[in-house]
Amino acid sequence: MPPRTKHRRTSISDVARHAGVSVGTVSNVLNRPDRVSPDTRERVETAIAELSFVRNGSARQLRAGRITTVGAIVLDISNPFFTDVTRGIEERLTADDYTLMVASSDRDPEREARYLRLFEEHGVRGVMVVPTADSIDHLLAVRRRGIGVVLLDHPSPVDSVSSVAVDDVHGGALATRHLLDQGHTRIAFLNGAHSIRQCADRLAGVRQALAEAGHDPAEALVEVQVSLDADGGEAGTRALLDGDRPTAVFCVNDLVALGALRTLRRAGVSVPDDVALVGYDDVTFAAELATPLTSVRQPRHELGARAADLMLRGADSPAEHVMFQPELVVRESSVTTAG
Amino acid sequence: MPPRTKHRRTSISDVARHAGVSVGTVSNVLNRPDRVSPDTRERVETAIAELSFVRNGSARQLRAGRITTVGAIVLDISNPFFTDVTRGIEERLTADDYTLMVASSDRDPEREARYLRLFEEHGVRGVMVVPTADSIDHLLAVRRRGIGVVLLDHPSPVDSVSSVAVDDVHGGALATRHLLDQGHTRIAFLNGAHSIRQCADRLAGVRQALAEAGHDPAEALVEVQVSLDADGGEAGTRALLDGDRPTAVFCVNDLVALGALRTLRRAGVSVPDDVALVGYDDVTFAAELATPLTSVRQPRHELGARAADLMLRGADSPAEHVMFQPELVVRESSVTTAG
DNA sequence: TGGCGAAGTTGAATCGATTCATCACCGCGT
DNA sequence: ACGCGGTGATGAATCGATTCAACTTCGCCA
Repeated sequence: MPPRTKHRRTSISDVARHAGVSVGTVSNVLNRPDRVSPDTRERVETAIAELSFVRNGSARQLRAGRITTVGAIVLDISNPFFTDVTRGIEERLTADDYTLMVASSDRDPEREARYLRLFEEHGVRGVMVVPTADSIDHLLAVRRRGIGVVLLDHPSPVDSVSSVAVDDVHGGALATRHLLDQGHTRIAFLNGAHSIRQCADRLAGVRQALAEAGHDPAEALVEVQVSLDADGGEAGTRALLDGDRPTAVFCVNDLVALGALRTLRRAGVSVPDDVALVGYDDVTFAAELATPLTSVRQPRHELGARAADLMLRGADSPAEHVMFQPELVVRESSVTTAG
Repeated sequence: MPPRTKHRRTSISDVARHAGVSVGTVSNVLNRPDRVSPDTRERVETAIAELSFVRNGSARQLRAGRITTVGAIVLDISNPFFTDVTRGIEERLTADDYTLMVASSDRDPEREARYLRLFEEHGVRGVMVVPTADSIDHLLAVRRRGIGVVLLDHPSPVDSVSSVAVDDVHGGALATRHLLDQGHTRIAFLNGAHSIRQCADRLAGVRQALAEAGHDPAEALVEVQVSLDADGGEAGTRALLDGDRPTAVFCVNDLVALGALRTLRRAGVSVPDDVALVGYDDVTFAAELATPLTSVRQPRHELGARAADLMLRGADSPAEHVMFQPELVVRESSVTTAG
């Protein structure tokens, strides 16, 4: 065993020499086995095995151009919502023998750009991106260079780029209407930065529902900006408890709601009797929390699958814009028990 | 805008022509800007911008050999345990300007092999793998071809391969001892396939703790094989409820415990009064479940970070074997309240 | 004035797999 | 005996960035 030696990777011509054939033949064995006579093929195959040869993907791709890899850039890979979306993408992709590279932008446009460039340099067929910023100019540029682009969880601002999204305005409105129906008139919204489209849209939905019901958002709504994880939910909730306490809290996602629930319990505030709580995404554990969580459910898996589908369609077919509708799942956390 | 035309990617020589310099100079601007005079550099840079040139990574890598990408293959990317491990890896890696490609084997050796080949073809510097099977011969073969290998969440069977793991035997024993301390004498273990090392080891720990306490595993232990997600936990628990019901259930991970908890509640079985429940991994939501879950905590983040660290050390430094110790976090689900 | 070194620039060779025009060979029909 | 079609095999050209030996300029000092 030569453990440390810097040996050159064995190449196709090493195999050719070992098998006593030409490089062209080896390549044929690799790519079009039927065009090679059975015994030549076997000779080559044993040579490959003996030298434990592995194709150099870079050279392969440099010459052949084509490639069956696509990239996806999501906002936060540790959010179960995106994990499930990713699953959906992957399943659709493997059906066509494509492979997926996933990256998490962590909502940082710079990271998004960095991964975008990495993917492009590696010659991916296309990318599915949850954009971090309003502008998608950089994505249009990518597309102009011949790479497929599908917007993920984001409606397309331009006709020519396909997109798959869920109606977040509607989702925000659904949650708010539900809380209004329960008699709440002062609602807190633990939201993320408005530069994040999902956050801005859900807020718009909240406002819309309030207006419809004849409430003045300036009075009925307390918005608190938090980071989009459980810690953010904790911090935001602590801030609420200090001030003029609202009777209902709507969280922009279930991780935030998890943090909110934790903090409320510790503070001895009963959910839903003292404060009603609604989350967003309906992640796996939402139904099993200390107080089962009312949440807005999105078709995560389908979202990903559909995006992958549009990606694979190729640049020749016209762009499509898919918009899914979310649905409200009511559980204990928002419904005051008899009394 | 030429949307559909199959234009050749602009190459470094296009840039050279446009800027009126040689390809070598363009390459220098890209890789060693200090060796180029300021005004030449600027000419080239504007040419790059004007043509919106993006380096062809395949060609680059083919020639240069070096690359700053490493791969990771985990068992199940939708398990929060592995998401956090991945985070740890990524953070350590970006510190050194490396990038990560993650893949999920879904516990299928064939998928593992497929991604391994993909990574190798793409010329990664190394791979971090949670092996799906006992044998790591295929990984040794990869390493013999000059690619770094670090075993992730798996102690190395051979000295020459670095590994980072958590003591699962100890973890299983911790949970079991705790349940024995609580007075339970018939314990169910919702476990996965024994071919999965983590499952086998945790079972070994359970057995060891039982034996230490003078119990006969054949009597004190009921093992049920389930799939390693919430659905598995549901199915396994239903099976338990039908038969001779044990007084304690230990789940091989928190997702399984989630399913178990859900099923117990639906069946009107009180946790912890009728049945004590212990999970494994101590995921984010464990503390916030209907009944806060006792669980075995693993240093997920550090696990990943340390693995990445060993990976970056390079093949020249000697292999290392890191073994972390898990700790038990006791919550309501396993401690009978006064009475 | 001539020589020397430093700084910049050049362009051909190179990495390894694929492609394709070309060739060798064989069998068969006339 | 000759030609023809078909099957396999060949190997040079190619993809695009990097590398490096060679060359040009230019400043400076003896």
